[in-house]
Amino acid sequence: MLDIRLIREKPDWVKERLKLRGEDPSSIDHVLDIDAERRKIIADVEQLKSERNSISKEIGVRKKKGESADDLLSGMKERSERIAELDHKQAGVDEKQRNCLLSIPNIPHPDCPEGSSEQDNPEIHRYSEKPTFDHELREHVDLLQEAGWVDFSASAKLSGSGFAVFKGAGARLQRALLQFMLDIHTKEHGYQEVSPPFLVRENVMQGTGQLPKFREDMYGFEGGGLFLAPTAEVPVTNLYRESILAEADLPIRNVAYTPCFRREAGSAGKETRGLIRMHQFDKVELVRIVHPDKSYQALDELRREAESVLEKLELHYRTIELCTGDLGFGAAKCYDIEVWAPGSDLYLEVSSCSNFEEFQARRMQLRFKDTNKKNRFCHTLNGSGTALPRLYVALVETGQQLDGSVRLPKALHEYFGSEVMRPE
RNA sequence: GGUGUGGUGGCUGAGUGGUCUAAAGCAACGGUUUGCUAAAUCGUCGUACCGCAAGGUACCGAGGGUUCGAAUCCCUCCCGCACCGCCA
Repeated sequence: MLDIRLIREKPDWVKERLKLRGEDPSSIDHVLDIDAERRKIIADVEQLKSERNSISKEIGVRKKKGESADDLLSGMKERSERIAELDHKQAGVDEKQRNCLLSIPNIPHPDCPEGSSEQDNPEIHRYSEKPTFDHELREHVDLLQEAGWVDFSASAKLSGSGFAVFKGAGARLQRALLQFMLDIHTKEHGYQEVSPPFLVRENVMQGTGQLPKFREDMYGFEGGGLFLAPTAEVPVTNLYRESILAEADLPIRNVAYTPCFRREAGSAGKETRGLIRMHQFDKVELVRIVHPDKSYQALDELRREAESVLEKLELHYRTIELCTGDLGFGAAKCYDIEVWAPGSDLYLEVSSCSNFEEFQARRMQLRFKDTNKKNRFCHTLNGSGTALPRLYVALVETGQQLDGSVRLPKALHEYFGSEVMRPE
């Protein structure tokens, strides 16, 4: 959420910056209209309240002395009714303004490359090279089904498309990867592991920016008012919502493994085959809550932490920086890490590392007390470290052998319990 | 799910319709003094919004209601705690 004072003071600059990400600037004019109306109401109602308070006080004083206060009572009822009316009106305008602000995206950081689509995202880093093979390559879907590691028809029977049933060594690899990644981040990168609820309240989804704008992408329960979190970012960042931290509490580093639930409506085709785009998938997520002066340094560290997972697994990847037009709703700056899947002939996004600056913190009222005892909003960041199914695809397609087995990188041998995955 | 009980500032905790502009204590911060691992003393000591400012307004779990006036009375809800029931 943007600061209404910033919009009030520099509306043209805000519109200019939002235009770079393809946002219609009329939303800014709209929120300014609401703001003007709101402030007019506040001025009026507070004047009336001030009068009411002082007259009431005088009535109290006179009654205590046993004097009559009838002259003061006249007109008071009317005044109170008028106050109630304006209070009601203000509540409506407040909500209107908040809803409007909640639907305006974050302002891109000045360093963000300008561009209108993913075509304009520059590559900023690349690790190793595409591996070469002396046999024909297969896509993970065929490979996994034939080996008996994943059963897509069973999952279709249970839940429809976009799900998977992992079996035998296929299930064990998944468990090994989760353990492997959590160990890296807790033991080498200093994160505290947390295991949060997967179902969260509506205001929690608002805090990190999924709601109100992306409701149709979420699974939710009308009755209970709870939503299935689409990423651990939601519960883990919101752990600190509505609090004022001490500056000494910063930075906070949390890592969580959770399943993630997304509707992913209307997508199909090569880029969604098999495990690539699912309604339910596992992910290890890194969340940082930091001092505003340190958030860009933290973003670089976070990106390197995510990249290190792929390097330990000996996988080729590239990292791109998102241009203004491709930036996520709440991000001020964002890097995507894409791992190479040779069988599918695709780079797959396995991590998106973002700095939200104050955007989420303002929505969830997450502040810290700085050295001058002033309450300031924290900066929040997150990135996957990493998403499981696509990593799984890259691993299996990279390690595939002619006989249908998969050779695993050294780092996984101990976690998986052997060097090679053999068909069931 | 049932019954009971409670929800007040960073913390403890008073406050039952009218200067509550929320007592007091603790903690914290600043000054003074004596001096040495501290004590005494004075002062400061919540958040947000509106306003150029002076200042004003709101907030005692949340939302409604009664009243000229609500931390205080009424209603609904949420949460904590204790016990009971059910259950992996």
